[in-house]
Amino acid sequence: MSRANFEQDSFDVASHGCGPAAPESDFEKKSTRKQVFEHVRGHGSVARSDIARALSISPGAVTGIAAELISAGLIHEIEDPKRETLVRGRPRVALAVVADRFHVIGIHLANERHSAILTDSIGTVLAETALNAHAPKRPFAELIDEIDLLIADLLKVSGMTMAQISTIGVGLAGLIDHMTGTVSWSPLLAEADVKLADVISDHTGTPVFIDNDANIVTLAELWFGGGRTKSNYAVMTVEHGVGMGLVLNNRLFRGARGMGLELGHTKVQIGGALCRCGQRGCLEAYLADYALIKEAVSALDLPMLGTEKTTIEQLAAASNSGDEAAQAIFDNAAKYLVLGLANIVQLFDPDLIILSGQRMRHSIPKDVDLRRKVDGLTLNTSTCEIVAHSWDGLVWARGASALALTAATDFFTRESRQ
Amino acid sequence: MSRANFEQDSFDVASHGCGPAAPESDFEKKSTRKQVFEHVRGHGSVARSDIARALSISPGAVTGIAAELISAGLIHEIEDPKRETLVRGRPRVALAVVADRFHVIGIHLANERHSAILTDSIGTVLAETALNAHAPKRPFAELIDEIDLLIADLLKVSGMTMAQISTIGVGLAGLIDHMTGTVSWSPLLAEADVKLADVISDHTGTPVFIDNDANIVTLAELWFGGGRTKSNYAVMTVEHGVGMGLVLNNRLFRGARGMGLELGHTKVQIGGALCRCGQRGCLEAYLADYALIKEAVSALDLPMLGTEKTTIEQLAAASNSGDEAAQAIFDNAAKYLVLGLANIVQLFDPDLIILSGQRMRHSIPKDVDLRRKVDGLTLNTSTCEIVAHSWDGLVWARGASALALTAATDFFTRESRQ
DNA sequence: CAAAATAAATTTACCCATTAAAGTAAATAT
DNA sequence: ATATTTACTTTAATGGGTAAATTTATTTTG
Repeated sequence: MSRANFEQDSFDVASHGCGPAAPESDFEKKSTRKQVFEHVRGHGSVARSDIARALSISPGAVTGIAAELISAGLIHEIEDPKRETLVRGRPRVALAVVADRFHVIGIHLANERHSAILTDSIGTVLAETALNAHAPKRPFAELIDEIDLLIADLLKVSGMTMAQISTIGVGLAGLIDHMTGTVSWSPLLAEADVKLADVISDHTGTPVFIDNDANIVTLAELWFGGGRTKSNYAVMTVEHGVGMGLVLNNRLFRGARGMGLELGHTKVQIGGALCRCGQRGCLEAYLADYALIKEAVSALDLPMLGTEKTTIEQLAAASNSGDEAAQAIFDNAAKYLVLGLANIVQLFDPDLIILSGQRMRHSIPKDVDLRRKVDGLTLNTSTCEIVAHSWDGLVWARGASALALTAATDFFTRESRQ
Repeated sequence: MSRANFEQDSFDVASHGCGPAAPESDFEKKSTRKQVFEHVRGHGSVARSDIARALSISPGAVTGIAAELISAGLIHEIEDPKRETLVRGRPRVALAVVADRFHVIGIHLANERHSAILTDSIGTVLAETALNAHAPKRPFAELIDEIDLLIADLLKVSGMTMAQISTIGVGLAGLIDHMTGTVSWSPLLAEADVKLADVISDHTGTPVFIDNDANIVTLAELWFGGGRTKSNYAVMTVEHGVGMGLVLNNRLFRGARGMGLELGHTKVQIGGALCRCGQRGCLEAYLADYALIKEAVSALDLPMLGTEKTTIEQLAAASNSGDEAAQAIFDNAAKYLVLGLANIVQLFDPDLIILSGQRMRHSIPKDVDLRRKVDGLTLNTSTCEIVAHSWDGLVWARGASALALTAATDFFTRESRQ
């Protein structure tokens, strides 16, 4: 333990310098070309003059870059739908991303049901599929077989070939290192430390990018949902487990070393309830579906027949029809939901928290009530909006496709330069 | 194969686009000039060729930029202390920051004792001073008087005038918005929402930058301490309250909107102990000095005579000499310390956590034990180093001076360009 | 000791993304 | 028809950089 007083620590500034010794890293200064492409994609259709204004670059530069992107087949001129004929001057020419320039696949692997979509360059879903999964833990070879089935179905429905797919995005629960494409641990996999991205990539011959399920929900919000217009927001997911995702400055934040944001396993009670991770007092152990079911099974004698999802629905139904035990279970979970939200506010101070998960549909307090309760547990002066968003089952695949689209965009906007 | 109600959420991608709608912001792409200056400062003395290699820019560029910085009086050539005469070739010419190019003042305002230092451009302390403070809450006009005394003393000792001071950095406890220079709330101030930076700046005629005490300790580590060589680390402070600071990518992270990282007020127990913030279950209420003293006063009949600091020292002495009640108090606090550390690891996944605070000197478990206990509460595969660092009382002023140095650097490296 | 080797720093010519400003195009208003 | 307005394009200039030749200062070698 470095127990030292200041004198010892105050090294010779003159010879060793002061201030951060490591450079602030290469913030991969995004090329203007990529900025233009992303602006067009982010707005559907925009005129060159708008791009120049929005990105603070000269109209001349936009002309040049647009020409490059057009010749690379990435964007094209379209009839401007927003055309106002009451305005004089040369009419604006809208630019839009070429929808079928490339295609990607997004896959979500889950305990009970996998899902996958195939989209074009602008995110239009061309095919979707799903596959019931039962094995709780399987060797990765089996998971590859399941992925094969999903991909084969998508290709069949869309009439495409694997060669036409530029990238694949995969989301799954567990401890995932997005940068290295490694699954350190997952409830789906029998093995630990599987280089899943490489494995799938070698198998399919297409670049593969993986991330955990909380991050892909967050990406889904960033690309297609309510997060598109917010710069800083958090997503809290309550499903089988409890997860969170964070967007800072319009960019997914993955923690310092890519393994952070494990909200579900932050401790909210010393020596508290036992979590499936083996530790005690995790937020998840009070809030996640599996925790509620555990309580329900013992308190209500609910038969554990159906899937987790249907059991939760049964419990919600019981609660709504006045069952006090069921209500108590949900009430308690709601307390911990508020606690989780409050901790997110205290630590990250986002503009917005998006609550995601099937359960958000029926069993949480009303929005306004939730906000009031969270305010009662935080001392922030800035206010944070809280909304619940219950997507359908495709969110996950949607988010995974965003992962793939990001990578494909990187590739093609680099590619198009000579 | 399910075609669910995705349609609801899937807006018309073709007309509204997909992907983040807001641009990823101007990552104030740091000018090469500033990068060079900061590299020189961060390394004490470096040759031009080293700068070129370190920053991946051409030697020619370094020559030009160095010439500009030299003519602006910011850096100069010095006799290279690292000169190896056994190497042939033209000898390297070391560059170093000109120590007396500008001067800054760093001030820490605290409950019991203010402190302040005056440093030169390379952070050498030219004068230090302190002032006992007693009023728990005072109107800001009184605080200005106290600041005046501190500054007057620094100027007298160093023989400088206010006109020679480029910037002033101020750190104090409370909810501080660094960007706007506003103190939303502070235990030192009677008023809320004081634009303290502006007030002091108007009063002194010098630009003033403020931040909360956890952030300035973190800056002290980044500029002068163990954080200099780490890119991602957290600092947890346990003093009167509990705070934390976070450095991501060699840069102080202040939360999405500048008010986050309130670790002390994250909830760790529903309906738990009452915190001074008025809410229940805050980490602080189990771990901070004031919380321990509250327990000590009722359990040990400790007379609450001296300062908080001396009371804690009495308690530690009692614990060390076998007093079971005192030991129980520290043991319980240690549990919550571990919990706080575990939650930091789960959420931020830093390389390193630096524990800061007087108490770290005597009353926490040994390092190795602490690490083991934190590991027992986290599921991360990556390991996070944990060290305790008990600076002397100047840390705070040191960190405040780093705040001032950052601002002065910004100013002068911009200034120097024609 | 002169010449060769080596390394640091500088100079030079060039590159390239971008801008400013002039020029062109296509519409509406008068 | 002509003026006006706005969108887009073209052009020359610029500024921040690079690559490579050159100069400088030193050590090693014959």
